[in-house]
Amino acid sequence: MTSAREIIFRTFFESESHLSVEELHERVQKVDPSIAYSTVWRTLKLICDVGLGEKKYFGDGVVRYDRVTSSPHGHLVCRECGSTEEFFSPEINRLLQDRADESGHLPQEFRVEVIGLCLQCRQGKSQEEPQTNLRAESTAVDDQVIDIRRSARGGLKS
Amino acid sequence: MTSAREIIFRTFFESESHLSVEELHERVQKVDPSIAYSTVWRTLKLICDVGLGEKKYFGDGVVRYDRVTSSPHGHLVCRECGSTEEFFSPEINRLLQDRADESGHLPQEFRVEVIGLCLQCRQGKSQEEPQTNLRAESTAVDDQVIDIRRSARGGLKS
DNA sequence: ATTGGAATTGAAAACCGATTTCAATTAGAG
DNA sequence: CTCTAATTGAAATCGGTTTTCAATTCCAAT
Ligand SMILES: [Mn+2]
Ligand SMILES: [Mn+2]
Ligand SMILES: [Zn+2]
Ligand SMILES: [Zn+2]
Repeated sequence: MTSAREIIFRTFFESESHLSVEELHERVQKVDPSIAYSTVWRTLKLICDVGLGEKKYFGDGVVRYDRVTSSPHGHLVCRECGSTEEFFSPEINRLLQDRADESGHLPQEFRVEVIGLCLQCRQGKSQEEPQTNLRAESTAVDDQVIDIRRSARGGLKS
Repeated sequence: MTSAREIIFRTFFESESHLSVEELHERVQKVDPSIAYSTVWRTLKLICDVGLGEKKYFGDGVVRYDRVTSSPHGHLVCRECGSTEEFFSPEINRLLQDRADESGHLPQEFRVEVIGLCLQCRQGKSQEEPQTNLRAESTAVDDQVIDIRRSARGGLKS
């Protein structure tokens, strides 16, 4: 146990969750500016290896680390501002467990994320950003090929 | 509509889902070896932009692409062999929608993954790979710090 | 308190998939 | 057929992640 680890542990467990390596490194440096990014990365790996942390991929290209301080939970993630809200649903956990059992799958981790816009970020962009119909029925493949040809004409915006 | 796109579209929509850019590129090259990786990547982006595909992050560091041919669904992912099994649960979708509403969150995408070991991969490594207790209650932070100090002594194996 | 080997660290380089750049090619409207 | 805009292949770039390695620190045994 070194002083660097002491600081990194404390900072990690006392911060809100879902920090990236860089974000945690920033906070750690406020306590001891000499601590390197790679040490933070390695310590985070250690924390995960011993089962006290878990990598999270929210899809913004950055790995985030969640404390494993509580029962499995889901996240409401905002595409716009990156904020995350945690929620707990034993109901969902039970359904997932049951479904895994059904296939003989041994679950080690649940990932439940709702990606979209938080309440704040919805204000101002209500009309042009219509909600995906998440309960939609399937579409035939051939229709899709036709669709995409039509859509493609609009061009690829970078 | 170019011949490259024609081939990439067909190959994508006729393949099983969850292919990475590289995997799709391999298959596309069997039809026309002159098609470049970057074109496959761009076409996949196009497919997502028009709403017929969706990026997936199963946690192995590679982006995969899922067809949006059906209602939102979850995945049983195997850490060992990388296989994925899809499952549909209107029940879970409804719970997620309700939870999002509760926070004023506008959902655009649901991600529901169960990461673990598939039936095949469980054979042979049953004892040493104990199931995480996914219904566990929370642990106090101070206990964890003690825990990790003890665990850390074992060393970081990498 | 000293010491010697093992573990850890900081800095920098390597890695690697994702994304962009750009000159050449191709599609397709007129 | 001609012209222009869109698309392409190849290569470069980007940015976060992971590894490397010499120097430093830890700590258990003297
Ligand atoms: Mn969380
Ligand atoms: Mn799928
Ligand atoms: Zn937001
Ligand atoms: Zn497997």
